[in-house]
Amino acid sequence: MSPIPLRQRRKEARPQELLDAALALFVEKGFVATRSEEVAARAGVSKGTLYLYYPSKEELLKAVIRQQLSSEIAAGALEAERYVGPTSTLLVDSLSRWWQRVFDSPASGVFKLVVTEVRGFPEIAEFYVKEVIEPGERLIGSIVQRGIDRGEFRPLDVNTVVHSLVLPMVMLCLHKHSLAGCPGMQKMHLDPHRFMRDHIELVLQGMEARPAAAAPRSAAKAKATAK
Amino acid sequence: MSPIPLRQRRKEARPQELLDAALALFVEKGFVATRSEEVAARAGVSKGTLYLYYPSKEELLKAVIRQQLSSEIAAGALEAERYVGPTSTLLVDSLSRWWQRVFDSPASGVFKLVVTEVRGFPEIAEFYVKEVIEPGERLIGSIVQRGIDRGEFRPLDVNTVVHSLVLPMVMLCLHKHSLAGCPGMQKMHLDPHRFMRDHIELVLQGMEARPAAAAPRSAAKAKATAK
Amino acid sequence: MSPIPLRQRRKEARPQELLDAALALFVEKGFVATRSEEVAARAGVSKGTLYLYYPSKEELLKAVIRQQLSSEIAAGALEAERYVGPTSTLLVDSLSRWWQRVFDSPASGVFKLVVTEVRGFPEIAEFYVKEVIEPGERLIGSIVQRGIDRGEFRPLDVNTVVHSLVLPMVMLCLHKHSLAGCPGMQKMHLDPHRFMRDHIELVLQGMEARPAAAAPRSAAKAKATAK
Amino acid sequence: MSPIPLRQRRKEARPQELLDAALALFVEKGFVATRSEEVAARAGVSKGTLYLYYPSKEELLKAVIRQQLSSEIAAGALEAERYVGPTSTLLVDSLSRWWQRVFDSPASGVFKLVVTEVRGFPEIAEFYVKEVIEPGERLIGSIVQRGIDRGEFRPLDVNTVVHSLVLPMVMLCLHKHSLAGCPGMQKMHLDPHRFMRDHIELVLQGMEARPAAAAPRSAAKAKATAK
DNA sequence: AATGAATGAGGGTTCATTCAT
DNA sequence: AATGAATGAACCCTCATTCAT
Repeated sequence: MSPIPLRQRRKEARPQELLDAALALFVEKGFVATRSEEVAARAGVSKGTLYLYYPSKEELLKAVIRQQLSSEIAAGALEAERYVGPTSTLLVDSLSRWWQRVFDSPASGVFKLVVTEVRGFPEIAEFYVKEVIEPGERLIGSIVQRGIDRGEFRPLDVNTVVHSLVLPMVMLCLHKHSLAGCPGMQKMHLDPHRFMRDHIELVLQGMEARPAAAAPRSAAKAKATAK
Repeated sequence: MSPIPLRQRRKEARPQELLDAALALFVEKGFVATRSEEVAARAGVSKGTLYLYYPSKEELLKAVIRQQLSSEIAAGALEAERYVGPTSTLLVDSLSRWWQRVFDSPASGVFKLVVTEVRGFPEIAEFYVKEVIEPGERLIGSIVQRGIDRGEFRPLDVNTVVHSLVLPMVMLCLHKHSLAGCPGMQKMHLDPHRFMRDHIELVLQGMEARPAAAAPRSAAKAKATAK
Repeated sequence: MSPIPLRQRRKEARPQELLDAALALFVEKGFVATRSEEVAARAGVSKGTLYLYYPSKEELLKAVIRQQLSSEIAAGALEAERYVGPTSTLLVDSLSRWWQRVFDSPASGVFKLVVTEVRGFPEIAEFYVKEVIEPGERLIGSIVQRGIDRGEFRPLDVNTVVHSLVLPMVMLCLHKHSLAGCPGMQKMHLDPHRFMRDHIELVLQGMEARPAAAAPRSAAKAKATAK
Repeated sequence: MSPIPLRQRRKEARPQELLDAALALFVEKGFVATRSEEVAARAGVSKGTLYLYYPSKEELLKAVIRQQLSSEIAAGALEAERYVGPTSTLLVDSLSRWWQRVFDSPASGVFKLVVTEVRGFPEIAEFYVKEVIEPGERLIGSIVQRGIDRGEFRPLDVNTVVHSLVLPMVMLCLHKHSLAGCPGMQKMHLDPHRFMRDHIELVLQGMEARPAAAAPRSAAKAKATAK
């Protein structure tokens, strides 16, 4: 029935199996603390086999990050183009969809991996900035700009808004794989999906174009300026 | 004037010098990748001396985190008490002051340390939750609650607001010690202090009690519910 | 014309191709430092095939040495028999012909191989002594003896003369595959073939039967005895 | 009594102990086949200690060769200068003294080490040529030249003579550490010291200035030229 | 017969920790 | 108290050998 021999099929599946195993372990225990043999074992192969596919542990790390970023980011080319509804909806949709895909998947671990390991791999930093941060900022930024252009949002600094929206999301991914991953910490009283909805809405409220900016805002400004 | 001999003074300063050195190195290179001899060297002592003060590298890590948490980060026991002005000002003040103290100091590194290393030390996780997260949430939460009670803020979920405010701050600390710490990444176009001001103001706007701001919000909700 | 299919011919040539590849690599990089896969690759087959012909790397080494010793080096069963001319000519001829065959061929490498690897394989040592050293010494020794018997040479210790003649030849083979094989050492100012001619002639001069040559010899002897 | 603490004394002796152990093992088993732990064990220390003194096995090898060559060669700066006796005696003396020092000492092993390992370390080749071959050739060569200049020797090619004299000596060193080092090979019927005396004398005879070069020589020449 | 994917023992090197000085 | 030489467990990686295809 199957014309492809088993050996062959395994060989093609190996790289992905190894990447999956490596991602999980690197995120859980850290790159340095993970033994290459553990990665191999989790992928169901022996130590030596790992090195048939990746020439070193470092290259494996890079491959893990590259692959996750590529697959996630490629999927981020949203259909923001010819969308016609209100921008707030577009923003909520875009962020929600991305959040759905990322948070509950192993992909959320890459953020921890990057935060944890980039200092040792400047090339990863460059790659990450080029492949994730910049496209992501451009995408969300363009939506925000659209809202401003159409008079739906106040004329805010786009860069600020993008980060106000996105940083908590990233932070939640990190949290998931650090504190929330500790034994005895399950009770964490913050449902990520609910929080994201509420957070986005809160920021959207703050962006809304309105007749008059009232007291609280000037108070904040006064304070900041007084400095 | 000083009757205490230099040797004596050095001796008493040792633990702190070791903790400082350890914090810097653990944050920069990671706990596992830092050699205990490096820590000793940076503190100006020899390998052996380190073990006179801390029985193991792990204990040193715990001491580093404990000390930083106790001293800087949790030092938010603010004078929020008998304050009488507008809540937004109180909130801006509290967060700004904490931010000033933490971001530019080595204390900002502890966040990275915790994210990076807690998985291996559940006791640190517990300690961190009790000493930092809970007091911090209580403090900011109580201020937010005060705003709601006094009708200055909309009746929002306090927990959400606290996280919307705080998570980007923590994320910025992590960023400082990961991507932003990489060579060739200095141009990162986000001034942390300016961003924090703008971010807080943006969220405050979203919290503001106002007559009508129905449209965007219901749009978002409609979408979310439609799912 | 050739009724034997290519596959068949290749198959029969395999052992020789493998031995050639192994000899070259063992001589160049040493036995331990040569990977069996390299040998296979150089012979144009895969790793697995090598093991179809030789049960282990060690056996391959032994086969390499055995084959070379049998075929080239020990092929000195010269036609020294019914020769009638002057012994010096016979000696020069015999040594020159052997030198021609050995030095410029891969066979010269076996000397390096033996020097380098015998310690680990006493059986090879025994084989080498029986197949190469003893026949070689017997052959050259018998020629020298003939010269002495016929009054052409002084009555010298045959064993000494044989080694005086032969050791530099072997040493030059070793040199070819060690120092002279290094990059940037090509300029080595010693033409092996010219040296051999001159060397043999020099020694022959020393062997020549002559009326009186007392002075230098007795000086040397005196000194050595004085010790 | 001893003001130097034991630790200190050991520390200063270590490098030499390690070099001695390494020389012996590298010569006996080859560089690659020697485990660094074996070297350490033979020097009476643990694996880790070896790396306190030499950063890698390769550097250890280089140090071994460098040290042996330096110490032996430095001692070769003979008092050939204002010597007044017959050149043959000078030559016999120089070579004999060098031979005494080298053959029976571990230094003889360096020749095997160089032959065996240079291909992998071109820098060693360069070093060896500069520090051993060239000074050695210059030294022996200058003595031979003196003999020719003073009419004691025939006008021979100095380079040839030097190699005719020296190559068998080196080859004997190699032999000592290869074939002769094999179990069951003790009967080797060649006493190195006696052979050297006889060999030098034989060559000296061939170098001697004499009225007429007789038949054998022209026979050899005729043959060689006939080619 | 031939292949090359897979294995796992083995060896170089690092580094937390100890302890004689 | 302070030092730093010494240790040896641990880990990355290689490669001879096997065996399913």
